[in-house]
Amino acid sequence: MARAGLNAERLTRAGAELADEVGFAQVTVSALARRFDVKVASLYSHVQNSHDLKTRIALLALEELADRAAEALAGRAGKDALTALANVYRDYAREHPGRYEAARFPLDPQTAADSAGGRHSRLTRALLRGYDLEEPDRTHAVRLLGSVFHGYVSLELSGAFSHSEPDSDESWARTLDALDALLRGWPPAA
Amino acid sequence: MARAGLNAERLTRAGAELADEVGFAQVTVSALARRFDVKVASLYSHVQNSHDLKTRIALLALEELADRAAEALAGRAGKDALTALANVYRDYAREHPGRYEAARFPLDPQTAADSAGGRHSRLTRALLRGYDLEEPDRTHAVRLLGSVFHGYVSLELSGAFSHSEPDSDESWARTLDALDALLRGWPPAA
DNA sequence: TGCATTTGCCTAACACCTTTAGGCAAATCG
DNA sequence: CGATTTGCCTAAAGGTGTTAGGCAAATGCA
Repeated sequence: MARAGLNAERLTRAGAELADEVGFAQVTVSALARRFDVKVASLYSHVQNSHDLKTRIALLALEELADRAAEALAGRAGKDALTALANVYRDYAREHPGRYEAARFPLDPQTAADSAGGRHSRLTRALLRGYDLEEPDRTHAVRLLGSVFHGYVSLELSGAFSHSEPDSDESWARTLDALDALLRGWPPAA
Repeated sequence: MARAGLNAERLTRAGAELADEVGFAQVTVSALARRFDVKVASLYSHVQNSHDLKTRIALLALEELADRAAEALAGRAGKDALTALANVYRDYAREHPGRYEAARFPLDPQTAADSAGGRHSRLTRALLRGYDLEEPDRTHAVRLLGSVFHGYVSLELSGAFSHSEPDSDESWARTLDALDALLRGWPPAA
């Protein structure tokens, strides 16, 4: 019987594609086995279990996102950098909705520490070099930016902005204007 | 054989409690049947299927949230109102993490239209009465506020802010300061 | 090249979840 | 108080997750 040539990486990539097609929650060991025309049990030589598979997809998504973010920030500063980074998240979520969901998969502390998650916060922190913020305001701003990026993208993806005027693109542009203004004139504690 | 007195509402409430205990994704018809000490098939007289059950829990969460939001905004304006509304979402998510997840369950368009979702945007819009914004900026601001509230709360809930200084409470306070400042001096389009 | 070992996928089996069909007894109504 | 409705049950089928053990293809070594 010919071998299918499975391995953890191919399974992870196929799982990511499957996630983009049918949603991360619908990524299942069975569905993946069907995709490779292989029996379900065969996958268990390559991934420990369903949770392990999902973790691998999550890690893949986090790395792809961090790679894009790093590339987007290279050579940019100020609002230019802010826009570029923000669009990395938004575009990735629209191109790869399943992977974007996967990036939100809860990781156990050790796995999270070894993931590309740290790169994300370092990159956001780097973006703030273009603005005049000292600690701890810099950290507050990192958290605020992360919240807006994630919040906007995830609400938009769920369709929250798609059935009313004005167009979501416009709100996104004005949101970035607003964040830029906010970072340039970061208010003191009330 | 004594009857258990099941009905859709009791199942929905129990499902919401179960969600808070074990996570919305783990809410299952079987688990709910165990909780009522009843056979699984019995639940199918009261809810159509698993998806229907989850939808009902989602609608319950959306209503509870809207009720709290309405109460929080009554008699408040400006930053006072902003803080009150923001804390409604944050506190609800921390008290009822499973219900908060449920509120993000994707609803079909008709169900969404009939849900308390509309109240949420109307309430946020009402909050903006305390600031000087004309359309379409008011809508952009509604979307931005929704993004920050949801984004912050969901990142915090997933533990993103819990393993670093400063304390998340402090970032939350400064985030609200920042939003208030932003709304008071909303920048023109770049 | 030929044999031993490793590796990869398979069958079998069990557990749990979802859903439908049909039955009996409790509750309700005339 | 009998007829009807209602509520929970048993039974059964199909899907997913996971483990154990087997056979054959690939690989490594003499």
